[in-house]
Amino acid sequence: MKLSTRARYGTKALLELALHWGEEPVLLKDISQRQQIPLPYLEHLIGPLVQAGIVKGTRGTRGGVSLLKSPEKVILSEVIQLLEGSIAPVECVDNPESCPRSNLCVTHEVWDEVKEAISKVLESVTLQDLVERQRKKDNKMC
Amino acid sequence: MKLSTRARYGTKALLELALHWGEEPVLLKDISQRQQIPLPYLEHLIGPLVQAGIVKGTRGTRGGVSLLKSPEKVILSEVIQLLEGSIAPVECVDNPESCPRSNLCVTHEVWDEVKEAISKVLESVTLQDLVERQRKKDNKMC
DNA sequence: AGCCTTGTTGACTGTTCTAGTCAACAAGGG
DNA sequence: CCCTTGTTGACTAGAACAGTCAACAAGGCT
Repeated sequence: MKLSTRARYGTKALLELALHWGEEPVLLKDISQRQQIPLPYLEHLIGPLVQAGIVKGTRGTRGGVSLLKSPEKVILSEVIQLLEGSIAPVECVDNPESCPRSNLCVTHEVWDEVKEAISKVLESVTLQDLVERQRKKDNKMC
Repeated sequence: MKLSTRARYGTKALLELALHWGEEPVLLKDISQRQQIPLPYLEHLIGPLVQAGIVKGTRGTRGGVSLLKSPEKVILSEVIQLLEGSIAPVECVDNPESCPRSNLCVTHEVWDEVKEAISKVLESVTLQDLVERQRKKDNKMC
């Protein structure tokens, strides 16, 4: 039941971008350093995010990566699903056909409830929420 | 975020035992067949359950495996944790020390909420609940 | 034009984890 | 004494994942 580092790194990277929303593009190198993500690994996480229209990359000098959608429009569940695949704890929650006994199987119901619980949390959090929490935390430390 | 087959097989096996609570021990072979679990694999799942005092094995002719605790006393979260390890979606939710930035890290909070949500579901379900759901389902089909 | 910077993409590798198997052993019944 | 059944440990095959390397594309600067 562990989240992959793809998902963790990905959210951290997006948070970093959200903190600079509206400003100049952020260098991958900087994200990599600030969030402790291996640069070549980070590069591969950006790809899917660009294709999903969440992020935009600009090349060349003064280039970098910036958020395309506004932070409050980026839901965490979307990000996770994008980087990690389905959120369902077992295969047959998504495709009941994959398990011929799924209609007889009671455990199935529980796994489905688990999925719903996870979804509910992740769907309630946007990048904007993370930014606000971050700012609040930073203030406390002053 | 997938549940391991250990956890899935384990719950199915325990459900099978709960259905025969108070009766003769159930053969591993039978569980294996009814729940589609490879016998030699199932054997390894029983070990931890015995040690945790949830299940008792009796050898020899007319032997088998039976539930030691009554079904309503066996909480699903306990089983999962036993077979799969911690339920936390990321390491640092359990040991914040493992991540030196955990006090700065906002994503941490979200993963913690996810964990809580999962726990809440799994802690609310006992083997007895599964048995009842199963019986209800079986009746509908008559 | 030519060079430098930065993102993009694909191929590749090492490691870890998981599912699953094989085989030896322990204990109880007939 | 043999047969049944659970118990345990060593082992293997395969997949998934994290991470690296290297070639390429595109835009800015002089």
